[in-house]
Amino acid sequence: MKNYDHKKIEKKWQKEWDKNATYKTLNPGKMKKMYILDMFPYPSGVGLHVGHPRGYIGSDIYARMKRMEGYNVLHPMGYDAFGLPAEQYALQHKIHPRKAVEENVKTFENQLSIIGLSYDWSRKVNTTDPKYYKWTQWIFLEIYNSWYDKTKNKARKIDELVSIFEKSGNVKVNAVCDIHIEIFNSKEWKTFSKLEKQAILMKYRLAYEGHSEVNWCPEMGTVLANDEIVTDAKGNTVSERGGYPVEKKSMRQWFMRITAYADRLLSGLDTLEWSDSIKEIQRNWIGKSEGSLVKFPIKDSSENLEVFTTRIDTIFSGTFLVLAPEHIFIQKNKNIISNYSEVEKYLNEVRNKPDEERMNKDNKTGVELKGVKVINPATDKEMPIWVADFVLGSYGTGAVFADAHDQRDFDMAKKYKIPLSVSIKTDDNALFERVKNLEECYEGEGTLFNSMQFDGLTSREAKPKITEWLSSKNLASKTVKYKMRDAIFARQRYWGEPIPLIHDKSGIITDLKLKNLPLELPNVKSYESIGTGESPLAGVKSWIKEGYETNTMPGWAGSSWYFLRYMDPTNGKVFASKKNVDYWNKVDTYVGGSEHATGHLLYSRFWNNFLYDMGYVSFREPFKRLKNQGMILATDGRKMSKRWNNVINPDDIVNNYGADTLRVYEMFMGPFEQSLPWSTESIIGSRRFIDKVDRFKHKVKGDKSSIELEKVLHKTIKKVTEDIENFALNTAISSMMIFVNEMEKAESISVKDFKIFLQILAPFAPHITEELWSNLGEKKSIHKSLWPKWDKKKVMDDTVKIAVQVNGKVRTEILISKDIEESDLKTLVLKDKIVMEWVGESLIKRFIYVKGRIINIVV
RNA sequence: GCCGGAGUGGCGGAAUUGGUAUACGCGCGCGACUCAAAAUCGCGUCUCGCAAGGGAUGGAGGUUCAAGUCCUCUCUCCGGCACCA
Repeated sequence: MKNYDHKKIEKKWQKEWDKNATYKTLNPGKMKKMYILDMFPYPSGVGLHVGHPRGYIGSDIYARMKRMEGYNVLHPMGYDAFGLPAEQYALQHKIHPRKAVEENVKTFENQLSIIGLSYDWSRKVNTTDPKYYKWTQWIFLEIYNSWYDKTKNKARKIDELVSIFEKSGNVKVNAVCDIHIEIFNSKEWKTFSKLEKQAILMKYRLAYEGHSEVNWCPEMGTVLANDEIVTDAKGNTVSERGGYPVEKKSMRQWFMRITAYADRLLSGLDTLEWSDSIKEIQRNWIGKSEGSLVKFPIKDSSENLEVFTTRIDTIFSGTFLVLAPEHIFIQKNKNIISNYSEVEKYLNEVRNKPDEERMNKDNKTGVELKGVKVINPATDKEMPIWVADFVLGSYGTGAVFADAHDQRDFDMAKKYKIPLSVSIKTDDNALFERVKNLEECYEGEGTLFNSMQFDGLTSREAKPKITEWLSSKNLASKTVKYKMRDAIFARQRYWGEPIPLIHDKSGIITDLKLKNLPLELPNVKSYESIGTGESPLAGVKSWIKEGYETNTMPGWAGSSWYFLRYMDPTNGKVFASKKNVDYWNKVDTYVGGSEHATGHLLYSRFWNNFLYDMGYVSFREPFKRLKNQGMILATDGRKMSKRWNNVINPDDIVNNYGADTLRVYEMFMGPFEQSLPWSTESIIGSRRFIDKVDRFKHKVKGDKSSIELEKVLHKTIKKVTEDIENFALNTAISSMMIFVNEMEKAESISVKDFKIFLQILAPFAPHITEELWSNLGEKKSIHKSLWPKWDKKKVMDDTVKIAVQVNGKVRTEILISKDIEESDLKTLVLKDKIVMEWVGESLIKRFIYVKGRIINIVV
């Protein structure tokens, strides 16, 4: 490590940049803007490994180039610090979580500061700062005080819904919540009590109170997150710490009605420059399926059981109906079901079954509901009703009709010997049904169904026709279902944003007003949840006295809008001023890990779409382009982890090789989006590259480089500029390495050209380039200089060397003028000895010339 | 099971999107410099073959004048979802 002294140089310039506020973002003005954002980190106690800064370095290089190209660049950094890990760290170290966050932020900033990242630190945000979470709480209240109007396809204020109720009742309201809507008119509405009105509105609010099952550990007296529970050797779910049994418990929660935005979250994806894989993950998560809602009339009753299906074409073979254990039909018809005690016993069994067993696909269980039947609307056949836990209460209508084509139905039928049938169409166009025995059905499955025809259409093609036919009898309708569920927006924990709502003794909920925000987290003696499973806030007397909500917000609350706060981080009046929001607009390039595909990246899109509906932001989608950096794995190919003892610390690399080397190496390793193992051996190549550049300072003289070198330089400018734009940073570096190799061969290099080279290298290696730049007499920072442009003439070659193939095999190379006519070229090529040796006496069948690329002679 | 992505030298990878496969870097070998080493520089480095040539981008087919790139089948690895009707 002789050559240049990276420690001295890097420290010197980092101080200088700090002093001169080199990377300060300007306020909205005439300059064109560019918003380049990193996903802000969760500052954990363990510190960074070498993989963490990879994304930051990539976005930093991009931001540095954009700044030199004359953009006003917003490139900030901050901290997402509420949530479980900080709370647990605090518990372990017996300090206040706020203190823990402070410590961890300090560690984090020390590690980041030595890498030479060009953030404007004056815009730093921290989600746990009351000045910040004041606005997280405000957004929550905006969402709480809104409902989704399906006809207008946007969110509206809840007051507008109330006035609709007051004028005309809920008849015309088309809201997301389309099940269990009470019918009332405006007169009735006025007679409802406050509490009744609240209950109705709760069904419309975009943030609403409800109940859900949580992992409850009686021994610890606390609710556990999914990653805090494990399965023990006996297959029981237990707490990760202590191994105590964990059971399901229904708890009061807050929810976000993200499902209202399902369609927009889906269609919005088409407008985004994101990787196909992330878009696909989100599409799958939203899980849109188009199908039909079919009514199965209950025998000897005027009521129906509704079933959702995407395969209405199989209805002719539907021979039994299966309900989810949660289905209200069962409770409602207790008295009619003749074997209710048996059914009840089954329902209890299911409730206590661990998830894992319930998810066991090979062991379907169920019970028939005796004494009730439904009628198949397509065949008018009677069908028995079963209850089975493989049917999910939370999807579709919680009921399915079963037939031979579905593996699950088939397994069920086989186990309980329920007759199955198939329907085929006969020549005289009548539907013909035949009950087959199970074995026969199994054998015939596939072939029979594939050959089934409806009016000359295949089974699947006939779906719309069948729905149409049944809907003419008012027995079916087209419908769309989503797999995505509403998001739980509550944690029974201390370390999160308080939910700014007040419950009075009669159960009326009121929201805090902006002037009373932030509702600050009170100090508590213990951060463990109190024995009831409620959050520690439920044990704070002053808190309870005021009637404040005891749940806190989940970790994703603060991170769902932070990109807006950077635009105007200190504003005390609004979350960000309109002027700032309009100027900075959406994030142009967002860089972060792909692990947030179904979490943060979906929630942020949801909130931003909501804020758009309410007119607070002028753009629907928050992140235009997304780049996901790949992980850096340990040298052994595993994830870096304390557990494997394979962690490589960036501090050591910066210390031994310098920050510039770390930056160049991490980008040179391979494609930005790809996961790669760290190589302790290979990093030296990046250091050698920088050393070579440094040594050239003695070779720089005069004002003229050779024409050849100039050409390579301009090609390199073009390549590097385009590659940075596309985050192809590995090939940008390799092209600069090629240029350096060319410089070595050259006698000398002009001051002018060397400076240009330093400029294009500057985003990658900001310290050494600044040093050499200033050594050449420049007074202003290289990072404030104007990005070089390539000369089109110098990038083009007058003569090109192209390959000559005979029958697709390369036989020789030929030097030609780039503008040569094909006929002239042909004469030239056919004079070539080597070519003619291969062509020989044969007749030339074709002569193919791809301009500037290749010649292929087919004989 | 379903949905994505990927398989190229000893290693990380490149290939202007169908046009000279293996750029760039690491490693390794030989040489120069040196008393010696380190550092640095030069040459070499897919494979078989003395050569002329032949073969090779996980495997098998296909389309094309031309395939790492497109199509079909198949194997392996990684990621996501998972009883979603």
